[in-house]
Amino acid sequence: MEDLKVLVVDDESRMRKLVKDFLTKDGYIVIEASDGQEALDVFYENNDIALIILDVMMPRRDGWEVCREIRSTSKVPIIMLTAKSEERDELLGFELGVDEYISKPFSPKILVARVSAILRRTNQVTGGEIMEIGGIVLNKVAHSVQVDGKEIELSYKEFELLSFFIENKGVALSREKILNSVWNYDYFGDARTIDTHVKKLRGKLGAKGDMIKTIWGMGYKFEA
Amino acid sequence: MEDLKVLVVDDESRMRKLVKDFLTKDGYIVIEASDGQEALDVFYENNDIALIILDVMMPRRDGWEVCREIRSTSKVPIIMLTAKSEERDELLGFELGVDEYISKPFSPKILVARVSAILRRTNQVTGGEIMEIGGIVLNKVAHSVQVDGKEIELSYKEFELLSFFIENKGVALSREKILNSVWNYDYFGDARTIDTHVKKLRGKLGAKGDMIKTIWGMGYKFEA
DNA sequence: CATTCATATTATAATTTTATCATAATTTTG
DNA sequence: CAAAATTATGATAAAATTATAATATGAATG
Repeated sequence: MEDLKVLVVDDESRMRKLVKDFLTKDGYIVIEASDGQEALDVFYENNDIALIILDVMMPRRDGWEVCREIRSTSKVPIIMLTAKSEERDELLGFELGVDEYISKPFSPKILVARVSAILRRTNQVTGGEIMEIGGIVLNKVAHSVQVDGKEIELSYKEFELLSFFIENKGVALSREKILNSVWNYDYFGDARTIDTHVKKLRGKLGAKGDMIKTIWGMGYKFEA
Repeated sequence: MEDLKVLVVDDESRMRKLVKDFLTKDGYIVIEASDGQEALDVFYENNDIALIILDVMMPRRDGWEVCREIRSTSKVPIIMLTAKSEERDELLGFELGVDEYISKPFSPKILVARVSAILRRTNQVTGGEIMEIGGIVLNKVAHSVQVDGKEIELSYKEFELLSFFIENKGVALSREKILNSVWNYDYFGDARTIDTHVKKLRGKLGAKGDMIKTIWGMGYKFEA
């Protein structure tokens, strides 16, 4: 779970070494690439890169190109390094799905802090899986649920169901969809069983029970 | 579902207004607070703040304090605004769980871009199939409809009918066509039933109800 | 092996939606 | 303008769907 891999892409070996040293000290595993093409190759070879630090100016394929390419298949966090902080570039970056934007010269400490912050945020680090919405705190690892700070007891299925609802908050879910996700896809029982579970869940959630809305003729929806 | 609330906290009203204007233009709902204490109050009153923009220097309680306090109960994204980019501050910020760190003076465009980026990242945005026309926002994924920002309740058929109308805006639709699309093709009931649904739909749409025009001797047409 | 608990099933009650119909209002046409 | 055709409206009946409660099943536990 720890020992996350960070891919550092820069054509200057001095810069790669600098970043690598700091990240390694912080417990990350650093993989290097010296240009855009190599970056893509390395990224697709390893399927467990947790984050990419990408220099904009590079031979062969520049940072934007690499970013666009990767974004077409992956949501891996990307930090862009740029020489001068040009607003135009930065805006372009956000459109491309860059997560962070750091201009040179930067403090290595800041860089490491941002890397940690992003990984924490994207729940790649341990302990992560905690979801909160409207006073309901759901901890997937601990398999526990709190409502307004008070722990409530849910059965396995109830927990799964609530997780699914919260993960898909705001989305109208048909019974079929719910069955296929919360139950096994090969479950051929009665979809009415969902109703029963929803009822129990609503009951246990108390006043917050009506965050689970009924969508008539369609299914259910969880909403804050 | 859309219309995310952003809480802007700054003691300078000029700054709040600046940020508010830009965010509002981008479709966000902005709530203001002029100091740390007020920020906490507002945050706990509303349970659906999607993101907080926090100035560091403030009377009563400063940004760090507010951040720490909120982080003890919530994972809501926080963007910190600071006068000068001091590395020490920034590091402290990341430890406290700040998501983003922007130093003044900043470009409002960048600010908005970062807000969008964070919300996209934290999956607060729907992204899905949203249609908008003349103040009516129809979200197929959420199965919800808003009229001038206010949610209205539609039954299943009403929703289907409105979707069909909007998808075919500007097109004159015969009852037969409507029946075949919104109802099952094998429905052999009375076409007059459409009239009833149109009537109800118009009622629920309020003043915007007359976007559904009657085409005499032919059917209906939806028009902005 | 009995007990307990979670889950599934079933039946019934309650609710909501949808369709139908009669009548009123409106528009078109001659 | 009057008659005919069409649509709007409102009330009611029918149908569909969901909520609820009670019961059955089955797996886990001691």
